[in-house]
This record gives sequence, C-alpha cells and structure tokens, in this order.
Amino acid sequence: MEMSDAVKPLTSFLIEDILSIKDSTGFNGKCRSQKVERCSQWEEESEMWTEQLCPQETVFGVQTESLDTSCPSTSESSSYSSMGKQKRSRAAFTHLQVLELEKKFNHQKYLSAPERAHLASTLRLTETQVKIWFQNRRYKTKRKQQTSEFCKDVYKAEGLGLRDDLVRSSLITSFCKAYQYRPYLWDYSGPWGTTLW
DNA sequence: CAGGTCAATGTGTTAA
DNA sequence: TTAACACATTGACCTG
Repeated sequence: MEMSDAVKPLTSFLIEDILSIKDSTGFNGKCRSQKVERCSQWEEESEMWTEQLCPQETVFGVQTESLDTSCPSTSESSSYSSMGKQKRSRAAFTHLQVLELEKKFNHQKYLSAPERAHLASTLRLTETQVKIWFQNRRYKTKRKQQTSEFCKDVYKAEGLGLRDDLVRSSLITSFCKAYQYRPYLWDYSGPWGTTLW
C-alpha cells in the first residue's frame, strides 16, 4: 500500500512544502497581476534583496500592502464597501520569505524576542507576522502529527487482525469526536481510500 | 463554484 | 498586568 500523506514523517512535509514551487497562498508560479501591481513600489525597493537571495524567482517577489510600510495601501486594497465594512486583508508572503521561515522553523520551533526581531527585519516582515507565522506553523505541525498518529493506530488495529468494519466504525467515531471542528482533517487519505465519507 | 490553504483574528490560559 | 502561547475560526484568495 502506498504511504498516505498522513503517515509520512514530518520532515517529508517540510521538504515537500519547501520544494514545491509555491508561495504561501498556493500560488503556483504564475503572475498575480493584481497583487504585483499593488506592490510594485515594494518590489522596486526590495529588488536587490530579492535578487541576492532568490535570483531566479523574482516572479515571487509579491508582497501585499499590509506587510510593509513601504508598500502603502491603494484605494482598492483598503477600500470600504458600501456597507461601511473594511475589507480584511491577508498578506501573501513571498516564496523566499516562507522558505526562510521554514528554515528557521526546522532549526527551532520557538523564537526569542531578539531572534524574532532579527528574522522580521531580515525578511522585511513585522515581528507580529513572524510570531503569528510560527504560531500557525506549530499548530499545523501538531495537526499533521495527530493525523499521523491516528493512522498508526489504524494500522496497529488492522495488524492485530481486528475486524475491519469494527475498527473502522470505532475509529471514525473517535476521529469525528476529536475533530468535529476541524473538517480539513477529514480529507485525509486513510487506509480505506481517499475519502472517509 | 466548491473546497483547500493560510495569514489574521478571537478566546482562554499561563508565566513572569 | 502584559506578553506569548495553543487552539479554533474567519475571510481572502487560489485551484481544479
């Protein structure tokens, strides 16, 4: 049986995450004209930095308005709707920023305040963004680990020769209880196929 | 358009 | 009291 994503060692995910030529939004190498346009000023200023560290991937030099004061919001990005609600922005970190964050995370899961400040200035992010990124990253790692352990339990149960349907129903029940607020984990590819349901 | 990803936000907890 | 944390959720944006 082919190993599912859920049971791969953690390092595999990290390496895959890094090697897949994607930025943090899942963007896959094509130009997002809207964002590039919005952040042209930032790109101009960071051109040297981008080329120095990531010469062949300047296409990923995409930054959103909320990341850097040198990239001011445009009327579009900070626009208010007719209802008066401010549109929430979500920064898309560059491929290079994510790469450096991942490298650091591989080395240490927690940063001290000085380390965070240094990394933030190096990557031209705010300290809060670095802090939140590490928080989210730890949580993501933990979720994957939980999924992985769940799969090991399945294999163990099957190895003991327990009836497949009983194993399945009990595990699904406990899994649903544990992850009722985490539907994204339900997509895991378990030993009984690609979908649970 | 449904579903996935992920930065940002909200909430509750803990330690200094 | 404050800052940082874990965890859950939201909302923007992307892909198939």
